[in-house]
Amino acid sequence: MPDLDTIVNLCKRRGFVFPSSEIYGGLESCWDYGPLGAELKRNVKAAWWRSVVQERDDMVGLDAAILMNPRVWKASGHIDTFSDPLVECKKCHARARADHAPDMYRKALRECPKCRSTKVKDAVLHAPSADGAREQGADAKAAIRRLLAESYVECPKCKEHLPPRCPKCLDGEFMEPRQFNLMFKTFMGPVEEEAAVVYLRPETAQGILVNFANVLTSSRKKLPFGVAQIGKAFRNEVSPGNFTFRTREFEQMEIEYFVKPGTDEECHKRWLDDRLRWYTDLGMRRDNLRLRQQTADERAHYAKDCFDIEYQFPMGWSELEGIANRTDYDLKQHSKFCGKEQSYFDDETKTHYIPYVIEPSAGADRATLAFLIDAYHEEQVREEKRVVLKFHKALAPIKAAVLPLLKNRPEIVEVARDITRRLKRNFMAVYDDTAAIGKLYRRQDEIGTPYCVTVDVQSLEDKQATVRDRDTMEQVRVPIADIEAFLKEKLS
RNA sequence: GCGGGCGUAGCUCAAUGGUAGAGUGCCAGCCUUCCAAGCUGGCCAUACGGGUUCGAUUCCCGUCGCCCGCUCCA
Repeated sequence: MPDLDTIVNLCKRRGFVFPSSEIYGGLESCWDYGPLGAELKRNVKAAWWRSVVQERDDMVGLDAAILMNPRVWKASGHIDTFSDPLVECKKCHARARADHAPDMYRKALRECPKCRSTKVKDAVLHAPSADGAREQGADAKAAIRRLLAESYVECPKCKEHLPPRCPKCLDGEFMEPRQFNLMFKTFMGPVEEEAAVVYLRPETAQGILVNFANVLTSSRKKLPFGVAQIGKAFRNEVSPGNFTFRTREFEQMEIEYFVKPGTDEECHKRWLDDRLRWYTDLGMRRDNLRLRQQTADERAHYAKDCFDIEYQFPMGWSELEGIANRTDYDLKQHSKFCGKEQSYFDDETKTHYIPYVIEPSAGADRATLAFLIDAYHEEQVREEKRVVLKFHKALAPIKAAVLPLLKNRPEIVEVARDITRRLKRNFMAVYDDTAAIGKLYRRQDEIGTPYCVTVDVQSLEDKQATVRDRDTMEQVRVPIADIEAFLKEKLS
């Protein structure tokens, strides 16, 4: 596996990804897709759309606005709970989730600071209930403060009440907890009035959920059915990083799949299979993928069950896609907040009910990065290192390059340019004559072009050209008149 | 946001309180009959802003960005 720096260098050098606004020193966690990166990401998104919309009868697409009525985020819970209350140690400056800190302290404790008993692993944490903290908005902060003030670990031996301290140095007290709301705020209209505050959506999902009724009536779909959407989302992450893996502006590929309650668990399983297979069908190595069930405390409060599809990135196993069973939580919330029941009328049972929602939520940038890393290969060819991106044909930014073996022969150049023109009508193709043939091949290898077409002197006689395969480097002669059809066949 | 490290050409890396070098890449020309050939010429850099100094890429401060850790997620 290449290290991340190798990938970052290649991306910069060949025009896959550049640092955003680089001439001004860049902007933290923001990246621009260059000419090849734009093609690659487009292909990833197109493959996803094809798989989850075009080829299915039970799915339709949607493209909702990034800016939405702020009440959406009140209903979804994002305004109140999409935040991490953090505390920081006054001594060692370690930080921890405020609501996890007391228990982290209990687990980290080796001996009682009072009686020196080492049996503290049996210690019990006494804490006021924090259940209300997540749902009650403004009260959440007070609840956290109460949690930190009132909870204590009781030493099993001397019964001393130990107030929670820093789980890292086991000594420092905490600073005042701070709330980070992860939503980007902006202002609708030219005047920055509080009344005009709107948010950049932190997930595309709500755009689908609030359109449930619209899609239902206009598409005449029956349960079970789903809605797919690709779009930008924004989160003020505490710590972005690892190249395009965690950025504050990112693109999601999300599905909300509506099902009859009771059928949700089986449907959830089917989506796990379908989504995992999507990655492997596009050439991602199965060994670099795994499915991991989230533990109860990892899951969002509304989720009944959730799995992560993880990829083995250079920095470790990390999430590509989360597939959650969101139950009827969202549609119920919107029913409550908008005053209109977001329900479905079931013709068979003649009953109204609020559907359950299975949500496969993938990161377009993460998928693009994973496909790039997975495609990266270094090989030894004649004592030289060959760098080749073995992209699936559907993902390769450029499908074919046309190369004249000799550029000082106008007849050859003319034939090659003519082939290029014809290929461009069908897919991304390029012409290149700026180096010797060996270097031209290596260039195309490094950007993952599956086929090179080489025109030589003999081509003028026999009207054939050489088609060279990226992965095997094998060559076949193909009549020039057939090249368009030949490559279309190969690439389909 | 906190702690630590770092920032020299498109990329990889040298050097220096006093003219910033190499490899590679890229461009042009010559040459070249299939896997990073050769020759000639050319292009490109001390992240940004301020300070100290006769003089700063080097020393100091700030900003921005990157990397590692804490934390979090698509």
